Amino acid sequence: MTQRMKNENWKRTHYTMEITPNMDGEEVVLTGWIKEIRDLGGIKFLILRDKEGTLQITVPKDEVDELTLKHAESLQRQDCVSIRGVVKRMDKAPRGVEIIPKNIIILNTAKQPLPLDITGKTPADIDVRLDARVLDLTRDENRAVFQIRHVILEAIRDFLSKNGFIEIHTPKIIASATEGGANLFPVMYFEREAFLAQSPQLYKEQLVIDFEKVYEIGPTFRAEKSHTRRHLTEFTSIDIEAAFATAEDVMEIAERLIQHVCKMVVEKCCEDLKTLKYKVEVPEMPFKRLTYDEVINELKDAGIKINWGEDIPTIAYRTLGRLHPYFYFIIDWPTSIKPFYIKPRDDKPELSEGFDLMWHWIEVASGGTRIHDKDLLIKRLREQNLNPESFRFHLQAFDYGMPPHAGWAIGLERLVMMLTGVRNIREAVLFPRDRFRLTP
RNA sequence: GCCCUGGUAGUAUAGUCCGGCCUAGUAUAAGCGGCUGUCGCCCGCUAGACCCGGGUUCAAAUCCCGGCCAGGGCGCCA
Repeated sequence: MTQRMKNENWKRTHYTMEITPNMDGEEVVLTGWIKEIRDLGGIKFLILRDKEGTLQITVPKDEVDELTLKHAESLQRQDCVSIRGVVKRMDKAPRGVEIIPKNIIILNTAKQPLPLDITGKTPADIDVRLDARVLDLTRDENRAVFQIRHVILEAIRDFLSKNGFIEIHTPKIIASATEGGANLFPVMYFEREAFLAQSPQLYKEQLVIDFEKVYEIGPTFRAEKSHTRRHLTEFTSIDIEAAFATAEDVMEIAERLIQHVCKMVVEKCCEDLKTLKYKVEVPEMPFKRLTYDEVINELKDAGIKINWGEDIPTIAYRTLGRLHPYFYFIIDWPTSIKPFYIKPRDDKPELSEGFDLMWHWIEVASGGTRIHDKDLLIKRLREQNLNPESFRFHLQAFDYGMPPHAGWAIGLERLVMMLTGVRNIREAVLFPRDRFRLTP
């Protein structure tokens, strides 16, 4: 045996979940972390966790050698170990199988007491949990959220790719505001001031000239002082843009995508959903389409008065969410409350071809047909008190055959909330950034 | 930018309204000891806290003021 091999005698042969009762008698090496310890005196049970699951390590104290016993006795929660041992079929053990250790290598120890209870018997506050996020994520229900998030992203990429979209990445350091407004984070870019991108909007629109159908999944930054369970200052936006498409075309893509994502999560994340005690329903298509006018009338009947042309306040959305559970679109928004790039309707310019996709009372996506006529775009910029000169590079694209196009953006973390049942958006991000949190 | 609520051991809480019975209770985690089939194991023991500063009062965890920190909501948005 070479020195190198000797040093690697901790290397695993199996994951915990690969160990089955019919491997009785086989010698295996497992690596992971000590999740629980139950010492009954003459016998000690250790629960080993790895990325796949858990397995019981049973230490009958008069049957293991002195050194192994010494190591077993010193173990504490969250210690990192490699355990060589023999598989034993045992009906009384979880999953009918356990490991009798022959050798325990302590790869690293954990400082006690831990800053939060990893068993979940005494649940910690979100603030304490996020301060010790790595430890917090050792809990199955917290990791399950990110297993599902992974499947969501996989499903989105799969769906969009199969539908002819190409994944792009646009700059996150930008020279000026993409949509106006003051809610950008300034950064020093050498001797100049720059900003963190609040949206890939302008870039993705320009790129439809070259690629026709593009999508981006990437970080976006909003310097909004929101302090709610559904806002972050850094979140992941799923953006699409398609040439020769209208709002209705991209709404169909959105509902088909949502349905596909729900299906994949239901199919692939059965265990994780069980861990989270949450049920995902695959929505029926097509989703309801409510016009802005219908919405304000419904709200009027419910006792909430909204003047035509006003935006819909949160309280009204909560009421609307009760009237229309699950997914629905709101269409035909007044042009005046939509961003400058949203196309006004040809027949009624006071209405726009913008839409929002709602889930209960939460806005999940917004999008619409875009203006592809340069003069109209400049007119709309001026109407929203934006300076066309600041948009020079964007407007330039409209000189080179900008096709009619449409697109939308979905907030990934809100989608994760929907498909995991977590009630705080911070639970849907590994290391969330909000108005007050910049660490870890 | 505005509004509301809170801060008690490593964690989570009781006590705060109506100051004295708090020498601050409980659970869990931690340390020590015991227990051979646990699976939120069990039992005993030990140690551990009133966010900071000021004020009121005979007396403050409790009331008041300021600060810091945290949670939630509004507006805005995904």
